[in-house]
Amino acid sequence: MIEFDPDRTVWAQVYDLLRQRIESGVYKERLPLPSIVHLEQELGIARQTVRKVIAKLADQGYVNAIAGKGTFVRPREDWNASGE
Amino acid sequence: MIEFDPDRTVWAQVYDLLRQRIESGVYKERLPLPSIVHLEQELGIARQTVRKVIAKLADQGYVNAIAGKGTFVRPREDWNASGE
DNA sequence: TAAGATTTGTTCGTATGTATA
DNA sequence: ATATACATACGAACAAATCTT
Repeated sequence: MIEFDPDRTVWAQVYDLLRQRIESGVYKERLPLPSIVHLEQELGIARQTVRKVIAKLADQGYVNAIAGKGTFVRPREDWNASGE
Repeated sequence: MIEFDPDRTVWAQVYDLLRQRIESGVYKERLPLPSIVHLEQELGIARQTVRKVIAKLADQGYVNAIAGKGTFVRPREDWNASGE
């Protein structure tokens, strides 16, 4: 389980965590992230909060969610690291 | 169709219903339950809710789900009726 | 061998209600 | 009132195992 900073929102902290895992290669390009259910349990947070994070990661070009299949890490050139 | 008590969760009520059917012999030992799709339609509830109930029944030793075959009622001595 | 149907298993998507700050 | 967060529940698509034709 993870300890969250009570002074920041959970979703912002999870966003940073998952972005780091992508950028550092823990989650590899073109492969799926752990499922939403898995992340819920690993992080001890609600489904909607996980989805909020994934929506933002998708918006930033990090991942691509496909219904019924999974959420895949997009190739590095699609990432939009800075606020660009 | 079944009328659910709005003050209890659907899955808890369906769990009680199916457990009763098993314990009373409506669903017989070593034989398969109606399929998930059948239960969805009979009870008018979502697939995931049925699956949540079956997962709990399996956890309590009442049934054994086998992919591609069905969900079978386990012999009585395997049941874990009380909180034991 | 191949194709199709049935069944359980897994996944993302959406909506509602509740509680809290 | 708004944003955050959790729990429940429904919807839809995809996949794999099993069985039959």
